[in-house]
Amino acid sequence: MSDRVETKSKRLPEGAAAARPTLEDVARRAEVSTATVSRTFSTPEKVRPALRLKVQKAVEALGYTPHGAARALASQRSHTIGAVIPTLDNAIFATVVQTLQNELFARGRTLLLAASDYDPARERAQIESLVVRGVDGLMLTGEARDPAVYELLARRGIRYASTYVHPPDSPHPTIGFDNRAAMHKLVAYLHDLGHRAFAMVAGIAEGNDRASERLAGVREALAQRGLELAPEHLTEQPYTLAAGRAALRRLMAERPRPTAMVCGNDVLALGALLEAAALGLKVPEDLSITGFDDLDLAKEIAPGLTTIRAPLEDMGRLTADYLLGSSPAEEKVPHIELPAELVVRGSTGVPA
Amino acid sequence: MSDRVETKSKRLPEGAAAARPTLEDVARRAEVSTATVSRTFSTPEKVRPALRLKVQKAVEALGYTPHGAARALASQRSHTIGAVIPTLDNAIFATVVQTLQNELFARGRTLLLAASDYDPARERAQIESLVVRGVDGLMLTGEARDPAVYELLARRGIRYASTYVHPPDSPHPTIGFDNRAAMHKLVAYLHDLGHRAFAMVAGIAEGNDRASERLAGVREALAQRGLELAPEHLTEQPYTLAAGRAALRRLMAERPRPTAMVCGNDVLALGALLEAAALGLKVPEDLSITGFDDLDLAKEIAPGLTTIRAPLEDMGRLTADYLLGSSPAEEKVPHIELPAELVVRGSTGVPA
DNA sequence: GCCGATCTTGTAAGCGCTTACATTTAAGCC
DNA sequence: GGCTTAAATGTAAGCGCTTACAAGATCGGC
Repeated sequence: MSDRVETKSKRLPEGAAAARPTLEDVARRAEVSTATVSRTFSTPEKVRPALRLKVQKAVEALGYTPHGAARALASQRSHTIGAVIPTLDNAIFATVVQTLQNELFARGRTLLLAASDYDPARERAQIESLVVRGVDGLMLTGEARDPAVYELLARRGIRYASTYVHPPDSPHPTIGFDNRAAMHKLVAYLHDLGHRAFAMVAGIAEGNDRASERLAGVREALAQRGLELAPEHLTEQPYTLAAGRAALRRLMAERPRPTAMVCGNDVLALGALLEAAALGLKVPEDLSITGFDDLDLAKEIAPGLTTIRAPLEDMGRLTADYLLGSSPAEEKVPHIELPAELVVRGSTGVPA
Repeated sequence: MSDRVETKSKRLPEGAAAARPTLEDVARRAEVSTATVSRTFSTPEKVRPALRLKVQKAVEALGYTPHGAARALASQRSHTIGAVIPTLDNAIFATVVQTLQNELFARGRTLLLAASDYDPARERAQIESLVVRGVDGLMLTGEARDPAVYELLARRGIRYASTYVHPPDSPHPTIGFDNRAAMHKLVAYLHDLGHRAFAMVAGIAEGNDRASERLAGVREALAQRGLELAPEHLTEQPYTLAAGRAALRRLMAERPRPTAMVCGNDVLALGALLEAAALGLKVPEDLSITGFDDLDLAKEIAPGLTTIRAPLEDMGRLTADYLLGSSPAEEKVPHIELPAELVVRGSTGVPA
């Protein structure tokens, strides 16, 4: 009683992966042309309600789902956006990517996500892979990368945005905040409190312009005040709790001790805070500690962590807007600066 | 001097998005057929070295990159694997996804990642979207979901695996650990220490079989020992620090007070630990607290958090292996159980 | 040096969809 | 009602690649 519904090259009565129905099957069943079925999906308002209904019925009866690759090939658009971030294991990327994804999803796009683990070579390979997959747009983290990558993107006409940064005069579209200025502000605040002996635990700068900008911000602010970072008071560390702990321990062995420890991000700062507690050091009396990112934990831990907060959701949203935007040809390259605000909590105070 | 290299429909001398080169352009330039070029990519050993070289030169000269959608359409394989996880904002998913991605990448596959934010409807929509995109395989989190989803997957012949769980006799392929048994073990350990008054802060169980299994494990272990969870000692909370804090505060207002607080995951437990410190409660003397997941912080915080650790990297690796595996037709549905071990630290002890 | 087996390469038919263009149908207007 | 004009469908040509299959080249073995 259902033997002649399908007209194509199938006979498998039931089981064994019955060939998936195609647009043509739907068209045949609904007694319309494939063009009409296609339009029912992409521009329903151009199809009379009566036909539209027939098509929808056929779609359901057959359990039809479109074939993304075929669609992408024919329309030359994949409805897919790529994003490459350094790591999944950090809430500040999670927040942005989650927002981005929600925005994309709401507009029928799919997110292809890759994590480079802070490795420039891997990042490049992943970008290339995403390009081959035909992403319509690409969210990048930071701006520092091989020019060849940007050439590829230009050649293929793929729209992209560098996020988490706001470099002064970049030729690339950027949506982010000024890491250097934020750190500058933080150091100014510490200086105002009376701190003169600074130490910094920076992130690994190679291929990470956020990390290097943050360090530059510290240096800049200190220089303006006639101070500088002693070599023994500067260290580059991966963003881990353990590195933060170790850095604090090492620093506390120095004489004279710094009174303020500026960390490249909250994870390092949290590690430092934990180690300080373990060592019986009083924060902020003995040492002020600062972070960057304002993770959830920053406000929950005792003492609360003084840090920098950027509007991550906005960044995700604006990136989605830009990447999906229609902007005719030669629109200006955007450089959207988002505010990064100083959040003062208990981990900083007047030096003893 | 470079005017007649291209033979197709292009003339734009330089700028303006010169149409990207196709396989055919490469073939023409290398003076071979498109088939040969295609083979040079997919089965180089079938092409004589001399030709292979010519092709490679042409590829470079033209800056050719393959067109993923066309390839997927012609070959009926997308070389793409999808993964749907509840949230990006949790290291336990980050670890698995990162491992999975590395494995896939090494084998030329791309990962499409979606986060459902613990919303079953959204999860379903995302799975469907990934299916439309033509993923060759799918990593799912947990097993609880609308049967229609599994039907779709079966109809389309897409291989999938439910991870983070190990249900007794599931019809689905699973790669994970036994949440219930792990919690059971934890409670047994607490009982052995002398605890009799238990409280639990579970995760939100709806659509989350990991959370409900963990709760079931607690109940099961208690029942075996003639105990049970008083209704006022059980609460379901989202996985946030704030919820953990609030739960502890509420619990400590109860009389009699529980002596052991079992949390659905480490985030809740960390929140509880923080609040205990804020309240001046001594852990573990006044209260033992346990988590689940063994986040980095669990061993760094003071006191260290007693928790459960699962081999996440293995899970990612095995999932990649399975999803990419060749398994001829009716191979047995795998049910891989990974060990989840109890990690005892300072947050648990003999009750006062 | 000839013949069949074995390798290489080329030819060309799709993969499932979108969309310009042609054609048909409905809608207005006097 | 007969005309023009606009709206709704259908026709069919690709999108860029893979891959049966056919054809040509190569190589031993005798």
